[in-house]
Formats: sequence, C-alpha cells, structure tokens
Amino acid sequence: MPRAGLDPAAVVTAGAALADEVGFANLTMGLLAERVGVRTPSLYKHVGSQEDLNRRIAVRALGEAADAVGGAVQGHAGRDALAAAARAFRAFVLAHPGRYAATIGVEPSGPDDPLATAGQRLLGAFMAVLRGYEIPASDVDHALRMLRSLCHGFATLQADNGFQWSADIDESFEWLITFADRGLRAM
Amino acid sequence: MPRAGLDPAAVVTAGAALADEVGFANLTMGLLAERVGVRTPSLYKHVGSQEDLNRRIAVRALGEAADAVGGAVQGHAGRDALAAAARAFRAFVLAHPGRYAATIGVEPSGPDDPLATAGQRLLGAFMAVLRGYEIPASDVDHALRMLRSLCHGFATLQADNGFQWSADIDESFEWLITFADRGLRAM
DNA sequence: AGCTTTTAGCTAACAACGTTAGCCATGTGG
DNA sequence: CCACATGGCTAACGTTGTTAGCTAAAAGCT
Repeated sequence: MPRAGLDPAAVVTAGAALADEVGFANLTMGLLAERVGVRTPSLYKHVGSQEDLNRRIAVRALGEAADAVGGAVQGHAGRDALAAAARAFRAFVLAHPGRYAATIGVEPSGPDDPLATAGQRLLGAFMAVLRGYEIPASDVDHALRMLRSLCHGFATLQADNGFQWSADIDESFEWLITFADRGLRAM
Repeated sequence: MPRAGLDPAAVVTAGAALADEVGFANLTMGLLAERVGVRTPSLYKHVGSQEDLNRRIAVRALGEAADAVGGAVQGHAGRDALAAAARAFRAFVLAHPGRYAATIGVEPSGPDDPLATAGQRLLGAFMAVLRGYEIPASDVDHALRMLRSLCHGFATLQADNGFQWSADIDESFEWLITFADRGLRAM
C-alpha cells in the first residue's frame, strides 16, 4: 500500500474545499476520505473527530477571511477602506460558503483557542477600517459590532438565498456600504 | 397501548420547543419521540422526514417572529417603531434560538411554499417600520435588506456567542438602533 | 547496511441515527 | 355491530461516525 502523504493541514485543506463544493451540511468523513484517496478511518490519524475537523476548517476560514479583509484595507482609509473591507468579506463568503458556514455556531474554548485568535485577527482587520473615522473611544466597540453584524448578516443571508425578491443584490450591498459610511462619518 | 393523540401540529410544537432546549443541531428524531412519549418510527405518521420536520419548524418560527415583530410595531412610528421591532426580533431569537436556527439555510421551493409566505410576513413587519421614515421608493428595498441583515447578523452572532470581548451587548444593540435610525432619517 | 521504532494506512466491527416495512390495536362511521 | 382507516408498535436496513487491532512503509540509530 503506497502512502498518501497526508498530514492534518492537507486534510483540513481538502475538507474546506469539499465543504465549499458540496455545502458544509453535506461534508462527511467518508466523502472527504474518498476525496483524499484514503479509507475513512485513516482520517482519524490526522484529526481527532469530525467536530475537530470542523473547528480546524473554521480556524482556516477565519484566518483566510482576516487575510482577505486585511489585505484589501491596506493603503486605503475612510470610505475607501470600508468599501474594500466589506467587498472583500462578502466576496470571501460567497466564494467559500462551506468553510465560512463552519465558523457559525462554533465557540472558542478559551482565549488561547486558535479559533479565538483567528477571530481576533478578523476583528482587527475591521478595526483598522474604523480607525479611518473619528469615533469616540466609547463607541468603537459598538461600531465594530455593528459592522460585523452588517457584513455577517448580509453575506450569510445571501449565501443561503435569503433574499428572495427582485432588487439587485450587488446594488443593495453598495447602498449598504454608503449607509454605513455616512453613519460613521456623522459621529 | 393507549394512543398519544398526536398530530402534525403537536409534533412540530414539541420539536420547536426541544430545539430551543438542546440546540437545533442536537435535535434528533429519537429525542423528539421520547419527548412526546412515542417510539421513533411513529413520528413518521405525522411528518414525512426529518427535513420535513425542520421545514415545518422553520415555518413556525418565521410566523412567530412575524407576529412578535408585527405586534411590537403596532401603534408606534419612526424611531419608536424601529426600536420596538428590533428589540422584539432579537428577543425572539434569543428566547428561541433552536427554532430560529431551523430557518437558516432552508430555501423555499416556490412562491406558494408556506416557508416563503411566512418569510414575507416577517419582511412585511419590517416594511411597516420603514413606512415611518421618508425613504425614496428606489431605496426601500435596499433599506429593508439593510435592516434584515443588521438584525439577523446581530441576533445570530449573539446566539452563537460570536461576541467575545467585554463591552455590554444590550448597550451595543441600543447603539445599533440609534445608528440605524439616524441613517434612515438622513435620507 | 541492518535493526528498531514510530506511524500511516488498512479491515473489521460497533453504536447511533434516519428510515421503511409490516403488524396490530384503537377508534370512528355506517 | 361491523368495516375500515389510522396511529401506534417491533423488526430490520443503510448510512455515518468512531474505535480496535493489524501491517507495511518510512524514519532514526548504531
């Protein structure tokens, strides 16, 4: 039997890709094993359980989202930064719906959990956007939560086909960016 | 063997309650059967499958949310209506996280799907809020999506413990209402 | 090189869950 | 009082997650 040369990182990579293809709810250990060319039980040499796999996919997704948003913000400020961040975030969720779905409903076990630090990095990217506005220190946390709720809500609703009726969705998103920008500048 | 006197509605009611208690992901046919005092296969006399049950729970949840939001808006306008709607929605999601979770990721099969009509009723309740503001007709759809994204995003993030750090969450939500109100009035 | 040790794959097997088939008792309508 | 539809049951199957135990490939040591 030739070895497949797997390691935890490769399994997580394949799992995240598969989740994007078939949907997070349909990600199964057997399907993933087939994808990486191995029998199902062999996966347990690299991840502890399906829940462990899910958490690792979530960490990967949050890290990638943080990179995407952080990179998009670079070199911009104010409205440009906000628009770049929001667009990058939504683009990431729509391009990788499966791995992003892995991040919802999973709670970090403590401050040292890689999940927590990855989440902090994503928040940091959005925080950089807020630094381009003049926001009282006491309002920064609230503004950050508002931004996260808006982006998360919009992107997940769209990813789940939650917007049924007719108006153009891209246009709505641009409108939403303008709305947030105006509100943040009026503080 | 005495009869349990079940019907589809009773099964859905028990399923929704159970989902709230144990979490939607942990809702299982066996657990629900035990709860209603019946063996697992008997449930299939009332619902077609677990997916069918999930859809019915989702319809129930959307209907209840629409009632809660619609009722809260009654007799208010402008900022009062917005605040009442947002608070009612968030309270519903936090009080019934399991059944609300059943609504995410489920797509209506067509315009006559009860799921679609229940969703429309919820949207109608939020639409009533917007009528208290002077919004150009071309912006109403965008504003509605913004409101839904904001409420959905905030409520689900909180329900999943997505807000990790310290600032008070109720305070953030009130801040968010004020933010949305100011933005909508500035149109 | 040769030997030992670790490890990544395998097969076999089990538990939990969703689901179907088929039986029987309960209740309802003529 | 009897037919019959129906809501419960037990038995059984397929799928999925998981563990145990074996074996061969790689890696390390002398």
